This record gives sequence, structure tokens and C-alpha cells, in this order.
Amino acid sequence: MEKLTLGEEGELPVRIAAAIRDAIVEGRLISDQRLPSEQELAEQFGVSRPTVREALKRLAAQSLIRTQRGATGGAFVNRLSYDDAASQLITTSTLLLSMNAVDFETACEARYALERACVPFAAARRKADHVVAMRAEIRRQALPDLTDESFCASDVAFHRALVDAAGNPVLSYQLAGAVEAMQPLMNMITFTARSRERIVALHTAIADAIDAGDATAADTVLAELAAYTSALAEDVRRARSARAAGMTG
Amino acid sequence: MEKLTLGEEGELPVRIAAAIRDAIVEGRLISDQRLPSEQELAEQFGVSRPTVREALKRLAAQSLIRTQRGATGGAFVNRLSYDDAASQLITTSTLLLSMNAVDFETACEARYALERACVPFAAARRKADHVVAMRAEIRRQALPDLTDESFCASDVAFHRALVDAAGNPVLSYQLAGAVEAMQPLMNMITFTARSRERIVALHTAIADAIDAGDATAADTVLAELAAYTSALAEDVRRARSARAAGMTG
DNA sequence: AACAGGTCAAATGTCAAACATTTAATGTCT
DNA sequence: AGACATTAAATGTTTGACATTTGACCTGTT
Repeated sequence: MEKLTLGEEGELPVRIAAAIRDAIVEGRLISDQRLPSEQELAEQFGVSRPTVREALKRLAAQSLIRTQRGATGGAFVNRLSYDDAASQLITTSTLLLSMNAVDFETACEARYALERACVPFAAARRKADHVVAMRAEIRRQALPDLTDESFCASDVAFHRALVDAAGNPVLSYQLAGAVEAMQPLMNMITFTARSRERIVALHTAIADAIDAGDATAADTVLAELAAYTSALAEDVRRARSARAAGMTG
Repeated sequence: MEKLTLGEEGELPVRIAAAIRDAIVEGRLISDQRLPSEQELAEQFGVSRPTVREALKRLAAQSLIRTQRGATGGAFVNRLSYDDAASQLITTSTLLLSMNAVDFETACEARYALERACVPFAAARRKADHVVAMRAEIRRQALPDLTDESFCASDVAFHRALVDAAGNPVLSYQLAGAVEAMQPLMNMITFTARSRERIVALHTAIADAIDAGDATAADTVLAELAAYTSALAEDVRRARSARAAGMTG
């Protein structure tokens, strides 16, 4: 590996991590390539081993590298998989939503807008197994003794299958993050108010439309589902403010 | 802070980081709250200070905490801002695209699909300053002696303004990641083949449509822009394979 | 000659103790 | 009362050591 140069400002581990990250992004370090040992890196950068370790750990936290112990061990450039990227996106989005008091309306709007963006592709390219997966989840959702948690999980799986049907991994990755991150917020309203029959009916209509390759119909139903979810949220909000008023007045 | 419990498997810093992250996600640690000192954490978890530090650095790499030196220093729970989240998303997406040889077609399709999802909201809610920003970028793009780099940067800024006009920060955050991450890929084709006049004309049409609140028109033009970009990519690809064939044959 | 086993070395993981640096609070002098 | 020096607390960094893991190599047996 050629020599890396450090930036000017900031703390040492940050600068070292940035130098290595740049090397990866710019292709000077390629997937599965082994980095020099911590000792060698320490000498190259003129710092101590713990400092190098902190830098490597920062990169490991972002899944940019993986470390392996033992004789042939070391730090290796990670080939970032869609799954790794998606799980990071989910973590980030979940935190973003929970820490910024994003109102349900905004998150919900974003989620369905993104999902509707997938529908034309899903209708055009759906494979049999995507439709099978969607219908399987619908059957699960129709089971009368399903717990709320399981229903919600199945809901996520249904939408995941819909998005995957679009056959665009970049879209899937972005959507998976949005859908999963919204799950806690969704649960807050859906546990209390939602009609499973209504949801199942809408899901069935979506699956039918996708199966038939009818993007327009699928989009219409999805819009209806978005409106229904939004209305539910409104109900919950009204109920809450009424209860709050009752408690203070 | 109440006591945190470690998970069962994995390395110590990973488990410690996970314990703290869970506490943040679940709201047991709230924004701007100060964590115990590294020394105290080390005692609580029964590990050494460097181990705690590694855990904290993992969290800092994800912008979950920030550290501050000095007398009243320490580690503080970070309120994850949209900007922080967006920059992480950009890093992740950029790497994902560069390391997985995502073909231009897939990335381009995803990008414009997401952007078109914003258009109805942008048309409905655009404020004057968004339109002003879009038109300012268009004027920049029309300057004859603009470098390719500046043109591309202005291109990103234009689309950013379009997305922001939708008035949904969650959408903005997701889109910003997609658009910026695609920039290197876009540059590869646009430096060589694109007609600035055509782009400027399309951008102008989009700005006009958004300004007029005409979502359908804006969507149509955006679809046209997507098709044009896609066609350019096709040209570049054909030229490349022809050149490659010429070299080998 | 092939295989099983043990030994070894290299690398990361962890710990301990110290020193450096930064920062704000505190106390003191004018 | 305000300016300035002191101090304490915290993170940043270094050094050195030991623990653990794991593949490579050597060796002995079949």
C-alpha cells in the first residue's frame, strides 16, 4: 500500500480514519485487501498503536473494514453489502426520527411517496416469487389470533416484498430503511386503531394489481392506504389531545 | 444514569457500544445528556478505559455522541441532525455504489424515481425562495465558461432545491443521499457527452412547472430528463465497448 | 508419502499506568 | 468588581505488557 497522508486539523484518530476512508473511496484500497498491521500503520503515521486502533474502530463501526485475529489476521477492506448499508441506514433513520420528534404525518408522507415511486417498476418487473411472498404475508395477516407485533412484522415484510419486486437494489435499500425506521412510529398508532380487515383488503388489492402488472391500480390503492394511515394518525392525535384537555381542565 | 447491561457475545467494545446505543434508542439516555466519565464507565462495565474509549469512538463515528475535553467535558448524547444523518447516508451510499459496481442504469433509475416522488409535494408547497434558488442555479449553468465540476455541483444544488421545495425533511434527507452519492457516476458520463443547453432547457421547464404549481408538467419534464440521462449513459457505454473491441480485435 | 498432531509466530484484543492537553471553575490580587 | 493566575477534571495520547486467536510449519507416526 502506498503511503497515506494525514489531513491538517482535528484529532489524530479522526484524521487517520479519514485518510484510510479516502483511500478506500478513491479506490487506492480495494475490497478484501489487507491493511498493514496496526504496528506498521502506527509507524507510518507516527502515532501509537491505540491511536491507530481507534481510527480502525471508527471505520469498523461504519462497516468499511473488518478485523480478523490470528496469524493471517489484520484489517481488511470490507465490500459493503446492500444488507450492511441497509442496516446502517435503518439505525440512522430510526435515531433521526426518534430524536427529532418528526411528526407522523411527515414520516408517513415520505414513506408512501417513496413506496409509490417503486410501484411502476414493481408492476412491470414483478416475478412470481415476489407475488407469492406478498400473498403469503397477506394470509398471515388474516389469521385471527395473530399478535399485534407479528401483524406489524408481516406488514413490513409485505411492503418489503413489494419494493423488492421493483428489481432495483438501490431502491430496495433506500426503502427498506424508510419502512423499517418508521415501524416504531407506525406501531404507536396501529396498535390502537387500525382495522386489520381494511388493511388486508388493501394489501390484497395491491398484490392483485402488481400481479396483473397494473401500475395505475396499484398506485391508487397505495394512495388509499396512505390516506387511511394518515386518517388513523389524525384520529389518534385527536383522541390524545382530547384526553389531555380532559386531564388539565 | 441507570446501570447498563452488556450483551452476551462479541467483543467487549462492540457490546458496550451496543448497550449505550440501545439506551439512546430506547430513550433511557436523552439528547445532550452527559455520560459518565470514561473512568466511571470502565468501572461500571468492569473493563479498562481503552476498551470503553473504543466503544465511545464507535458511537462517535455514527454521530450518536460527541466528546468534549476539559473540566466540564465528557461524552454527550448527540441530537442527530438531518445534516449529520444525510452526510452519513451520503458516505454509505457512495461506498455502496462504488464497491458493488452498481450499473448506471440502476442508480439512475432509483435517483429519478425518488425525485419524481417529491414532485407533487414540491409543486403544491414550493415557496418563493425555493424557486429563486432553482432559477439561480439555472443561471449559473448557462454561464459559458463554467467548469465541468462547477456545472455538476450546480446540477446537484438545483435538484437539492427541487427536493427541498417538497417541504418534507425526511424526503430531503433520503434524496440528498441518493443524488450526492450518484454524483461520481453522473460525472463519468456527463463530462463527456452532455449538452448543457438541453439540460438548462429541461431545468428551466421544471422550475417553471414547479413555480406554476403544475405537478404533472414537472413530472413529465423530469421523466424526460431521466430518459435523456439514460440515453447518454447508453451512448457512453456503446462508445466504450466499441473502443474496447477496437483495441482487442 | 500422507496424515495427524503439536509447536510457534504473528496479529489483534485487552489491560494498566502514566503523561499531555484542554477547559471551565475557582480563588486571589489589584 | 474585574482581570489574571491557579487548579481540578476530563479527554487525548503514549508506552509497555500480557492474553487470545489462528494459520503455518515442523515433526512423528502410520
